[in-house]
Amino acid sequence: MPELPEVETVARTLYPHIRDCVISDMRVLRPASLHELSLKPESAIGLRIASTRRRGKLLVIGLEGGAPGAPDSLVIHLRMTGRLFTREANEALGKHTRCVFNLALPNGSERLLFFDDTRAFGKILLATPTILQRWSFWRELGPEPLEIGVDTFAPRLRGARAIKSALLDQKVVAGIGNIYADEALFMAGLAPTREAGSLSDQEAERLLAAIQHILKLSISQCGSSIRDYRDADGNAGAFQNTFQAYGRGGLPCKRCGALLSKTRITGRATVFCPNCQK
DNA sequence: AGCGGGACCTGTGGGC
DNA sequence: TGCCCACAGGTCCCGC
Repeated sequence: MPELPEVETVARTLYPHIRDCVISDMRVLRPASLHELSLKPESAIGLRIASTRRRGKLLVIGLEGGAPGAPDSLVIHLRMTGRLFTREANEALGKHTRCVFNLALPNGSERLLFFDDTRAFGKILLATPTILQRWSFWRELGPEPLEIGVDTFAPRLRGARAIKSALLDQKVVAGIGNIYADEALFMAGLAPTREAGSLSDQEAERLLAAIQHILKLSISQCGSSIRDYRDADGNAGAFQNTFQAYGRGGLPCKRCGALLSKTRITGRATVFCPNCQK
């Protein structure tokens, strides 16, 4: 489900609901949803939620007020179907609720923060900086695509693998998934099968510009909702209405009218225009 | 090195 | 209506 724009939207919409709340309880209903490197749920009790941010596809909730050794972040990977939202204190747990936090608001009232995840691929991690450094996925995460220039981007595109595979590799750049890889390659006019290392400087520049344009545009529309994704207020995104390539295999290209091709690259459904993308 | 395939899970939609 | 199959926004692991 959520790629960079969706996680960014969750971070933004969740913050007003949980800011300055103190965690009074944390229940993990599905043990496998807790990351293997995570500190125990009890270690979160008494900590205050100070911030929400995004790193790649990870949501990072900043925690303050702990003793030395206590977690200072709650890192959540929503994977395909994870959702975060708050509810009244008496709300019943859902069929797919994997973790729930009791939050004490600054005004003394109580609220629940739910982590629901139908497919249960998502993970939650109570971490210290030391723990994060031990997590290879975090340690090796590539740069933020909205914060780099072509001088950083171009050298990271190496080798004979398909450019689409490179974009999906979170070590190359963090936050791009199947939707935005297809959309950016379409906008840049580059075939997804092109060897990553074969792009000219000009093509790499075009691709980065397309990535940044598409990601910003999607963020401005609160992300894409195919099926499951909702922001913290329960709202769907709107960017799916703007798709040029993703999910449009066999339909006419919006630029040239040729029928879009559908194939698989690295196991992922891939749609592109054989006429516009070279 | 990188690819294909399978695993991890549950649900949905299409075809018959 | 019901069954079976394919497929889904992500990552990881294995064998080649």
